[in-house]
Amino acid sequence: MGRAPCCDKATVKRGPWSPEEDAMLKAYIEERGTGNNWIALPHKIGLKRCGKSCRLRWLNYLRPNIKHGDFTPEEDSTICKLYISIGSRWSIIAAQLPGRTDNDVKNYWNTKLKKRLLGGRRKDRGTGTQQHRQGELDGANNDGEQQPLSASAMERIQLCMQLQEMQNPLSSISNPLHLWQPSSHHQMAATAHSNSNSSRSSSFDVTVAAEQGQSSSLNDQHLGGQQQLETRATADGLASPSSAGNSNIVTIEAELQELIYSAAATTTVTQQGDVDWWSYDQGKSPVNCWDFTPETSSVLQDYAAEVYDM
DNA sequence: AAAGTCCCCAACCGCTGCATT
DNA sequence: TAATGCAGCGGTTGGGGACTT
Repeated sequence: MGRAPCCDKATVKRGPWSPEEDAMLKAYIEERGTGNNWIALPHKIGLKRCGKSCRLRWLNYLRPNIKHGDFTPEEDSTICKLYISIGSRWSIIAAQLPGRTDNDVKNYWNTKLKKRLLGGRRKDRGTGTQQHRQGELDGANNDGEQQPLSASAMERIQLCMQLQEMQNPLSSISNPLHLWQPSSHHQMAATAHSNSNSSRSSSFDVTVAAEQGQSSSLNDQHLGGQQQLETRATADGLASPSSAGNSNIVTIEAELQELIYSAAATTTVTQQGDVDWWSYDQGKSPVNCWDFTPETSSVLQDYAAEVYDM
């Protein structure tokens, strides 16, 4: 039996909210709260709206202390760094930006920030068709031996390079990102803890480890150790090495993922709630997500040079 | 001034995880 | 344990304003 729809789509109103509807919803919630039941809320208020729509309207627009308008450079920096670290987990990213909603952050990233940072497009290198080239990049075969690099993973790799370049004072001169300085507030727990051992670090330490930590709390029974790490990394679009590949890109991917796995295996991040999102298990190696070791940096540089015009 | 195109963002859609029964 | 219902999340869409031709 399928799930019953949350509302009757034939009778609920859709589309933009009127000022009157906003006022009714705002007044009711401010006086009585949501009652932890969004589905029932519109009926109580007398709104012909779906409960989900009410919830979205309240959270993204009517809720107190919502910040509208331009994002600050500090907010830009935070979004960028967190996107590299954890990907498109907009609710977590937004939680680090007081007054911003996940929808806001998502829209801002997709429409402005991403274009500003990743504005350059991969060019057709002229050897073969673009489709062929894309197929090579994606590991496009049907034997299941190699997973494609997701758009998110590619973006994050490129952003890593941007930040790495930013960290290098010599190269940052020509980089418009040089105005971004790491913000002490937004370096999360990563910079609050110094590296406690000699494990390698890369942005992906936090990426994979964060995902491992979060999924650990949810799925400890299902997967464990390296198997889980590999599952998470592959699901995120980070390719497993292909035994059949001969191209440089495959070699670089293999090197990159080896770095990712070796670092992730020694690092854990756990999610502990709104105030302290990130804390590290004792005995593990916290890392700064933009603190690359020379070998990591070298591999990333090679990779980016291969894939992008960098 | 009109038509076409681009861009932004509010809102919707569908999925997932959790709580409850 | 399975079924159900809900909140929450990320991806996507489409209306409309801004910009270009």
